[in-house]
Amino acid sequence: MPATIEDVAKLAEVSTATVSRVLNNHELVSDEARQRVVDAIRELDYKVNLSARRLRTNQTGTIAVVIPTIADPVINQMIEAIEDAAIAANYTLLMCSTRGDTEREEVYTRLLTQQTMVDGVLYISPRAAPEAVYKLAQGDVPFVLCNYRLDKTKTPCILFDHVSSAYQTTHYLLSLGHRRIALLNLDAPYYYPARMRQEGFEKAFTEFQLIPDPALTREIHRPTHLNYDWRGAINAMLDLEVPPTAIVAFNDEVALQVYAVCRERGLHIPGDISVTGCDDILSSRHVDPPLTTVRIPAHDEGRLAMEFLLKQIRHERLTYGVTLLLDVKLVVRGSCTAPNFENFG
Amino acid sequence: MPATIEDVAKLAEVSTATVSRVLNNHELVSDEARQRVVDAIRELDYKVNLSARRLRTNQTGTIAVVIPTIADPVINQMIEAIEDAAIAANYTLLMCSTRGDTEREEVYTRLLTQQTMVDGVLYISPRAAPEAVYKLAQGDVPFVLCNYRLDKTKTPCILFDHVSSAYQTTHYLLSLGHRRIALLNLDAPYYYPARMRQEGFEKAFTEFQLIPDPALTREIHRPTHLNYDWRGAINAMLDLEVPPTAIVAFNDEVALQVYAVCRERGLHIPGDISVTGCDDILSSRHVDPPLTTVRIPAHDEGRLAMEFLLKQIRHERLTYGVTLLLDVKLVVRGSCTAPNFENFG
DNA sequence: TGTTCTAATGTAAACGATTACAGTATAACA
DNA sequence: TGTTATACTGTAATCGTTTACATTAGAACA
Repeated sequence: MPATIEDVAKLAEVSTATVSRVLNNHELVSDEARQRVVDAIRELDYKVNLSARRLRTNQTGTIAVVIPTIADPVINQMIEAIEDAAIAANYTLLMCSTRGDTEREEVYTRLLTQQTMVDGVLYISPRAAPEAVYKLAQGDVPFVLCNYRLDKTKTPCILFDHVSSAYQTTHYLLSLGHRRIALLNLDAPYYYPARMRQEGFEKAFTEFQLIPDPALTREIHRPTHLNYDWRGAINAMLDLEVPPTAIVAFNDEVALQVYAVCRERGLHIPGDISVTGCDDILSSRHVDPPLTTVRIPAHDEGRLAMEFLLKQIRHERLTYGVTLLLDVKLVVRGSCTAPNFENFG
Repeated sequence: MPATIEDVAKLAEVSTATVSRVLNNHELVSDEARQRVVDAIRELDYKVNLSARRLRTNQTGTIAVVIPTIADPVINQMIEAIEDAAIAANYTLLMCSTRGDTEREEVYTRLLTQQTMVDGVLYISPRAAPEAVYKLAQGDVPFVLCNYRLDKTKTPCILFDHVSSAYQTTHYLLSLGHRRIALLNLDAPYYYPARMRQEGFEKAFTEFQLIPDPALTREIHRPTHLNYDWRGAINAMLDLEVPPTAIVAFNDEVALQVYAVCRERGLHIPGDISVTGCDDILSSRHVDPPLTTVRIPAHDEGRLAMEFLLKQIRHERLTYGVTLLLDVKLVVRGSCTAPNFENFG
């Protein structure tokens, strides 16, 4: 049987109250008593029983992070920032990855709404908000939503400005002289950032007083857990009678798939076709040619999300009901150039 | 104030014991009473208070997963398997990523050894076992170690057989006729699987009654959190007076860096130089040429680690003190061919 | 009718901390 | 010397469950 606070109290010849005061760094303990307690703790190898403390204080020191998948560089970055912030604030992280599975979402929602499971929930969900999100947002556990917007509620939301990301890449390509620009997107109604990208894409065209060719916008529908058929979409695009001279890819990984398909078809980037990505993952710098992409502040998003959550937990309500849009920045590298009109119609 | 079991008991006109029995699916409750309790729970939106339950039962339903980093495909796969197993067994996951930071290791060790923080710890540590590992292994929290071996203790360990992985790739290259084969490895004394690879590499040479040229073995030393200078090592290798005709890369990501460097230098794979990887990550299939690599059962390792841990938690001591070596399998694709002696001396 | 058995339920004691409140000793001061 | 303030310490209630044990009611049986 491990030692309890009572054992420590006995050995140190003080009351449990004094031991507790030492444990929690309260002021009013004499140096002499404190020393005896510290010695007794070491002697008995006493460890506080967290369940008892939690029951008494009604706090868990734990925060849940709900993510769609762990195998994603942007989410990885966010989690790193979240963990840093958690450690700094003396919190611990409960990991819940749903992998787009409704059943798992339900399981986790049920768990997280139990009393004293966690002090707060950080939900990263670029997908259309599932039931689970609404349930949690309305529950009494502090809650912050990332990568999705929940209007008409007081739920704090943080998003990357993907209207801007698509706008910037598209605008850049239009400036280079491209007109037949393809957009490789995810299912917009289903996937929130995809909707934003669509909007940014169109906005850039509008600014040039142009209208994008609908045949050049391709959406991948309701994928199950990262198994998208991008290659099919890319090939279909290049098979068009008048193929695009540039492709705005959903993100860097998709852009790299464009690279692969182009290589197979003997197309040269950027000579034959220009490509842009999004996210600025590590390898986008090292591919040939280096990928022109958009840098998103994943680390900041994680940090800020945690900040929001902690404020809620501490009842500093200042930031409540906020939607925060994070700036993104075009990174020009070598995957785009002016269109070569000899190649294509 | 949220409802307690007592509120439910009152509303259902039964005792708290009966409510508890319903909550925990005990047999001896009449259908009639059960129904009243269920109704009362719904009526009051009652949620069990986990801290109280944990205090009483002395169980947390939580398992800690300690990892060096979250941004690694193999670890991602393992975690997915671990989470699946955890959900199936009604456990929840506490995430602790150390990122090779000793201070963080200490923080987490201190946290995890507190009473009723977690029911068990799953430690994934390919690095030389830090103090933290020993402390936890000897503590009284059930413990399983992955990717490292702890001899002379009863700690269950699970590892990929990287002696075999290096052996298989090297043997394959030797069979193709290569003799100047380079090994791009991590710091062996420091990084356990690197030691195993070294051994497998040499074993293959021995079998061919050959001795590897020490100039062709390159170790990257004590990296801080994934910031390895592989490109430097690769270039140094290719700058040798008599460069290698084949490279056994530490893993697929390193192999892909070899691809990049070779492309820059105008070297053709496999014509000018053969390359092998390890881990069989997703993109190794889609690069050009497809990478010859070794498939490791990351998913199985995660599942088994969890199995070991649960057995310990349930005091089924059968598997205690086991070291498990998981088989790996060479996957031949297009990145290797017989050496071209016209190119190199 | 009395006895025994069984199923269902209730009573109350834990589990191990925190903390409001009460108490005590000493110092300071008049 | 008595009063009061100060600094420390202790007592005991409390958090919300689970569960060993006691109790009750009814059925079965002699």
